[in-house]
Amino acid sequence: MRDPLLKYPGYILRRASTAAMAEFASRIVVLGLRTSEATILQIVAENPGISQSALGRMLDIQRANMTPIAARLEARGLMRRLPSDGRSLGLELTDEGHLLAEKARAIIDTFETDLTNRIPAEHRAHLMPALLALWPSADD
Amino acid sequence: MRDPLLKYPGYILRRASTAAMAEFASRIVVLGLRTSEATILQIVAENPGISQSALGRMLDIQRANMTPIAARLEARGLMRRLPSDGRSLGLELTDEGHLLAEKARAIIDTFETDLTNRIPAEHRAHLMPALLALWPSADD
DNA sequence: GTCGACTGTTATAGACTATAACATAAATAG
DNA sequence: CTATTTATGTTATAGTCTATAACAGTCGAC
Repeated sequence: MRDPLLKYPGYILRRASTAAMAEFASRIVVLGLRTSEATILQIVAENPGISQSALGRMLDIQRANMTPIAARLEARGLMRRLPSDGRSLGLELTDEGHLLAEKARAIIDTFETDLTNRIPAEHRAHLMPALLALWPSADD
Repeated sequence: MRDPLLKYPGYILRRASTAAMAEFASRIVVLGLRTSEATILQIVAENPGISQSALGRMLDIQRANMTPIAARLEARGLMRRLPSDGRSLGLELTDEGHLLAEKARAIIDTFETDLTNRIPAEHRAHLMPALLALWPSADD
């Protein structure tokens, strides 16, 4: 019962991430939110008026997959989609959306604190820069 | 266009992991393998006779989801499923399975090396122990 | 003003996960 | 030994997330 992949950082990254994501999903679901929805609420709260496309680019969610997510959040009364451009939709949270975003943020904060506390102190400061180096995001 | 979650390790973990997984998937697909299949070939190669259930427990794949995966690998002639127990199926690779597992291993090795090289040297040694602390696996 | 690029949408397919129910076999308790 | 509990593999099903193609409408560059 030996796992020959345990020495590989990419494999451990995948296993650790799926475990952490599952734990977070089980915490955020009490607000009736999925992980992606909770993330979107945070980003739209911080960037009112952002377009669906721009939001999708930030989160690596394609336009085609963004549509039903945004429509669902709007249908729940959490978000408005205002034509800004003729073709673009500017997103902004409703009052109810802001309220739920704050509750979600509290859950995120607690989760992230719990996560950080599990990391041995001597490694803690290294995790973020190491992961950022693996994530070819805004900087490419 | 600001991402208020960028300071959270759990969020970065998720983003980095999905990006890395997508890259790996695109590399391993040239062998006609999915990520989970490549992993299974490695584990069965190292643990001949392991049961489907035990394999699933190692990989956090449920019995019900293991069945079609194992059946597919068997149908491709990569793996045998031999009744060991009356209820259990012992897994082992065919010759062709071993060959493909070796090719997959080469891709894994290259991928993991590439990944490691992206991490700034001063953080490199810290990633693995930090991730292992986040992954409540065999040790719980 | 035309052409190419961008936005949002619909439809569809694939991969992965989660749950329940079932038949069978093994292990345990008494 | 028998009866109950546990384990294994299977089927069926649903939900989530992702990926691609095609379309209509709009914007920008030239």
